[in-house]
Amino acid sequence: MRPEQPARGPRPSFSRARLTEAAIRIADAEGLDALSMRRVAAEIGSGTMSLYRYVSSKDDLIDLMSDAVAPEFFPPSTDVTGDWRADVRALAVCNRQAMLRHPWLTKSPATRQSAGPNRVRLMEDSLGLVDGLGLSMDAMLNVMGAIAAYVNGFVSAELAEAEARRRTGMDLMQWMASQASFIESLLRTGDYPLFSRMVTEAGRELTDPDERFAFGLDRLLDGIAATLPPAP
Amino acid sequence: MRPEQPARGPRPSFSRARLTEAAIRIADAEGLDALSMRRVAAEIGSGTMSLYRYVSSKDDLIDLMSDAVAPEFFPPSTDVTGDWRADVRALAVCNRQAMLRHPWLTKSPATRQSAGPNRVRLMEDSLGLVDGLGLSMDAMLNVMGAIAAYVNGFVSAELAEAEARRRTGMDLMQWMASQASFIESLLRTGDYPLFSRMVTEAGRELTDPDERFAFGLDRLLDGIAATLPPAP
DNA sequence: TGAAAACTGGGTACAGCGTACCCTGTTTCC
DNA sequence: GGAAACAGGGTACGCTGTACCCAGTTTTCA
Repeated sequence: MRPEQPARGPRPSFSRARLTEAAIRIADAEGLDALSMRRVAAEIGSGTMSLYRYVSSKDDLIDLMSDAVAPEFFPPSTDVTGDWRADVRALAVCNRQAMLRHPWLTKSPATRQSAGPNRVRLMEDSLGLVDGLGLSMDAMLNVMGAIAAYVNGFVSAELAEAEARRRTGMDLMQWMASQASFIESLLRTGDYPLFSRMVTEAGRELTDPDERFAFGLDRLLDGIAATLPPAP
Repeated sequence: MRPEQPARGPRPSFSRARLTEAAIRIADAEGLDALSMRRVAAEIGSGTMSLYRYVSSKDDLIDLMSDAVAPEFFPPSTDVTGDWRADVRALAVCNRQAMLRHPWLTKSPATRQSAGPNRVRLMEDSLGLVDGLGLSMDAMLNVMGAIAAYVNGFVSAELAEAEARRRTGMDLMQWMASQASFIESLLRTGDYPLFSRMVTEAGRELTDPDERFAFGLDRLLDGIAATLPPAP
């Protein structure tokens, strides 16, 4: 499976890229659980084991998938203004949207971060947004790492809720209603005043995921901005 | 599998709690991939299918596991001072440590958040840390949600790196050295100045995970504190 | 005091998974 | 033309979750 272009022998019928594309299509539409080698083979019309001429393992395939979608994580150049805060914010928003488009990314087996060239490019461009602010490289990595951690954590929770909704066919409120007797028995004990308030009061404001995402992101940016060395 | 105490028939040989405990032990030590129903059955010395008298599915078991470790997520009462900022910070630190103790939590299949009684208790107590600050319930949920997102995202990245290190047997620097020829070919293009700086400069300061965690956490707390209504 | 009901543990079996291994056919080089 | 290097793909193995069934045990009721 090794070389991209074999020196001898028949021309390969497929390509790593085509295989990766098919795998992404399946994972996007049906989730990572539905992604199997047999399924990918069926999708591109090859034998199952033939895939191993192109990738060395399923994990390798997932690495390729991750790298393939990496370009979606950087906002279009028209959105990059040169103002670090606006740009980092746009990056975070763009990252969230890309992760929502490819929910399997949050559950993909942990591999080394900067696996492929696209990810290196993404890291380069992302770091570029906070370059020239008088930060050391470690400080820059800390800033971008904190942003990435928040975005990742938020989207993971968002996707977990979406998946639960899909699986049970109920949204949070419907699910709570179905658990009413259990919840009410808790409330009657009087030991859960805040949980009780949550059940009755939550959802009056800021229920839009976009706004909830923005809240934490802007607080984090506020905090980062306050520690930045003064602009020259 | 339904009732905890059967009305008729023989006394159950095990208990849901014992089963859950065994499963947690396996998952802590060998990861979620090593957790199979057959493995759990072998651990407690029962037949595989007997487990289904106690849990309705493997996902159900994982739900029980999550709920069982929930108490570890709240700091001991001696650490709760009444100062919201110190307390939320202690909660975040405690959450991180608990997640590091149980790495499978970050990959456990997405189920409804507040599944069991321990998780409800945790939510109640966590919300209690930001009660009385003049925040609406939705604002409180936003604050705690942002903190949880950051902690979750940070620990996920931390565990992913740890797992990659364990799998390849190399830490980040060793791995980079092994990829040296690829990396150097990138650097020679001159298109990756910041990535290049990262390779040469990173790690001079703040490489301690605890400090990196604290950096983002404190920035987030800074930002949140700034939006809080003035204390009475 | 049986008989029936409700439960227990556990074995068998099935569909699906990743992938090691092997065979056959095609292309290219010497 | 022979050999080497490759292509595609079939078979098979050990693993997974779990549906289903059966035999044994305890309790309840006539």
